[in-house]
Amino acid sequence: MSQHRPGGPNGRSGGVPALPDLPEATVARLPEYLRALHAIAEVGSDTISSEALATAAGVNSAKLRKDLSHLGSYGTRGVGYDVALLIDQIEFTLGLTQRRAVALVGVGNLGHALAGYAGFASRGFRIAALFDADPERVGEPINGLNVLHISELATVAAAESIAIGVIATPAAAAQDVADALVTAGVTSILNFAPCVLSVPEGVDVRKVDLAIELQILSFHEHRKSALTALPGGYGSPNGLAATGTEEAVGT
Amino acid sequence: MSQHRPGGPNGRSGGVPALPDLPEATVARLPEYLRALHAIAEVGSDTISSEALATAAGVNSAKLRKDLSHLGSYGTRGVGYDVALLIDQIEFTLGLTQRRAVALVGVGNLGHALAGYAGFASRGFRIAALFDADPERVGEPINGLNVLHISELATVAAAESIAIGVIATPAAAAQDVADALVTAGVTSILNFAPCVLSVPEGVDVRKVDLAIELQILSFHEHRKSALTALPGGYGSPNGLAATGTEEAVGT
DNA sequence: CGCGATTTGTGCACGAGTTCACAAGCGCCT
DNA sequence: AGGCGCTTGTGAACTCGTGCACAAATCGCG
Repeated sequence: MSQHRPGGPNGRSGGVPALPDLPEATVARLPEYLRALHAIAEVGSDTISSEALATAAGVNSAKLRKDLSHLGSYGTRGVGYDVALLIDQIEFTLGLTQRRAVALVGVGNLGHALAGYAGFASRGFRIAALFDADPERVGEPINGLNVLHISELATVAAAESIAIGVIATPAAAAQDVADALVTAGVTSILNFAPCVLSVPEGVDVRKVDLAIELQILSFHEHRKSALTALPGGYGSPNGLAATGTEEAVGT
Repeated sequence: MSQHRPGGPNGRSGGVPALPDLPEATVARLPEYLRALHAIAEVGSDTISSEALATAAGVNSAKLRKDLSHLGSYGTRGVGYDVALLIDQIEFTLGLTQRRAVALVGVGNLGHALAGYAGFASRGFRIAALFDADPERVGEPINGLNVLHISELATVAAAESIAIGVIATPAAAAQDVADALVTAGVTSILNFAPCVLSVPEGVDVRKVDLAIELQILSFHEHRKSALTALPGGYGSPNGLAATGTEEAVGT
């Protein structure tokens, strides 16, 4: 998706830690592997096979091995992967060796929940500041943090060196907030508002739309009932649901 | 991802409404198009070009046209798409002509917010029941609905004909809840718990992991700072950030 | 010390998804 | 009526991701 080999097929020469140019699909799965590894480490295993880790992460083992091979060779043939080493390696790759500060904008229904979500803290993030445009909400303490007015965003972001912002405002306000975040130096945005954001090049945006997820499920429901509800109906002649392999939709 | 052509390249014969066997990637984008269309309809336009709709939905126009072409030919060359017609068509495809009942399990931090999320209601869903395992919480009214104990899941799900379940419990409880949902007849699950669910064939699962989204952003942050912070550093020899094309991560 | 059991890392083929580029179709204007 | 400009729908090339299957590597044991 961005930075590129200048000339050759892989333009490194000195190559020390050597940013390995991971496929985006792999990057999206690394956090899942990391979570599975932490769970395994807690149980106490020192090493784990690709097969076992793959099951724990909900993928097949070939994919997992290929993903991990992009990070380098951290497994031992005949044995498996060293759990602790692999955790370190993935955390380094994801940039989780430092605890990253996050700004959360919009302390409404959803924002309130996000501010209290323990999963952020336990997985490498620190919610460093809460913002809202509503003066009524400014000053309100949430989870040990006072809500600030959005006008303070730039100053606070600089002081706390915040590079990641989360938008949990209504859709109508989201673009303005995004602009403010970018101005404040934020270069990664997680957007929960149901709308498309336009940001300058160099800023990454990921979108999570809760209703969309349900709508996708709805599609599959619709499809299922069309297939089963009509006994000798149209569609596929045989009543067998005929999957054979895995079910479950990918993320 | 599942049901399949028995023999021929496209095993229809009678083909009445003719389930068109959409690519999964297309399905995932349809809700976004739908949202954009509703916004456009509100402004008052009767028709819209693929170019304009694509911009509103954050994709390029070729992709949008190909996606829509899978539903059938609902555009007029030289003019564009009829907004109202297209809305109907996408809503039908997604199975949103009926308002779908959803069960929400886990009324903690996040579940509470989801129960009050207006976006569900406005986009075709009705939260029909709230469940929790904690007796303390049972009876608590949230948004006009009383929290029920999870043991009542089966009865209520049947009575309300609930086919979609949302899991917003801690990870430790999620698998048990999923099993209970499946037993209660639920065939689509939206999982907010950070863990892999195993479900029988025929049940769809989609996962939303808030921390994972941040971790993916963290990766890109890490990459960015490695490229810019080190002037003539290690890694790639030339300091040029060299993007050139689009930025912004896909969902 | 060598052999077999085990598991990683990867070359290759395949399939899904994306993008380009253009022919076909439609409305409008003259 | 005819031509022109605009926009859709789609064939074809291409990129990206996946999965199989196997060679290479390591450990343990006789």
